[in-house]
Amino acid sequence: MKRRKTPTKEAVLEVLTKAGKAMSQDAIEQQISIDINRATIYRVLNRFCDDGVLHKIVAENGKQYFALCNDCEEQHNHDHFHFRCTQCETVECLPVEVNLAIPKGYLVENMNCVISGVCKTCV
Amino acid sequence: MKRRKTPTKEAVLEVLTKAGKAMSQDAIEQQISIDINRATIYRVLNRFCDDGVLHKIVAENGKQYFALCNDCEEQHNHDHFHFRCTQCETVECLPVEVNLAIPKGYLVENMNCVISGVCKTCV
DNA sequence: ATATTATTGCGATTCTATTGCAATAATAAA
DNA sequence: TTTATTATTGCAATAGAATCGCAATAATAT
Ligand SMILES: [Mn+2]
Ligand SMILES: [Mn+2]
Ligand SMILES: [Zn+2]
Ligand SMILES: [Zn+2]
Repeated sequence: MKRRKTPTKEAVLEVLTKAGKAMSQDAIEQQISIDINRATIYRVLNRFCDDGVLHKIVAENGKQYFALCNDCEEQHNHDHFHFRCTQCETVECLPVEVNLAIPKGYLVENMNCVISGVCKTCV
Repeated sequence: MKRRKTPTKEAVLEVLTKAGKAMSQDAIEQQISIDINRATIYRVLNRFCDDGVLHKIVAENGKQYFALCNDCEEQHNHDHFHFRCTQCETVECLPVEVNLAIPKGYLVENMNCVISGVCKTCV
């Protein structure tokens, strides 16, 4: 199934690029001028994740946030921490790698590390 | 509001102690012989979290898991990683501390670090 | 034994995210 | 350009997790 170029995809990507941080579906929808269905946005976001364009972060509030990938063409590689500000509700990718000594016998597939608190701006 | 000793609280704590790992509400409910309402279990779990008896982990599936605290009497202190097995759906506390260099100006309140993959048993 | 109020059960509700299906539109083929 | 193919979308329904309001219950103090 080849991907097609659509206004929705362009709009979503533009919003995320300009924001420079991770965003939730509803935050993205608010930033798009044209009306796009919620389900469509979710589908676009999930497709981007499948294609290595975006990556998904699940915060402690159980919500999903989406952010641009840096070097994830073939395989996702997100061994970095994220920060969620409880004041401005912002989620950002921190330039800090996650490196831990995983106990023997465990097979790692994914990482979801979110630190929460008050961000630099809100402090 | 002083806490009272109830069968529900005892049952929940017993299940979590015997399991020796983190559990979700529905998993806990299944392990309790007597019938306890879902909302009640959630309230008991959240109260335990408030009291520093349990701590809550939110996995990438958006679900909440609860595990016994080790040394969290006055203040929660959960700077350790967790592992969620995608095969047996188990969530466990890893004896591996999270230590990262947080960028200047950020105020850390909580950590939620979950590694997912296949656990030692399922590999 | 009685009073106080923390705890519980139940149903309703909130919130996030996904899914089925028909309609639409992007792209390829003629 | 016209036609065919099928990825994408809109809409409403659905799923799933967790919380909330309120009356009833029961643990603890008096
Ligand atoms: Mn990231
Ligand atoms: Mn833990
Ligand atoms: Zn902030
Ligand atoms: Zn396992």
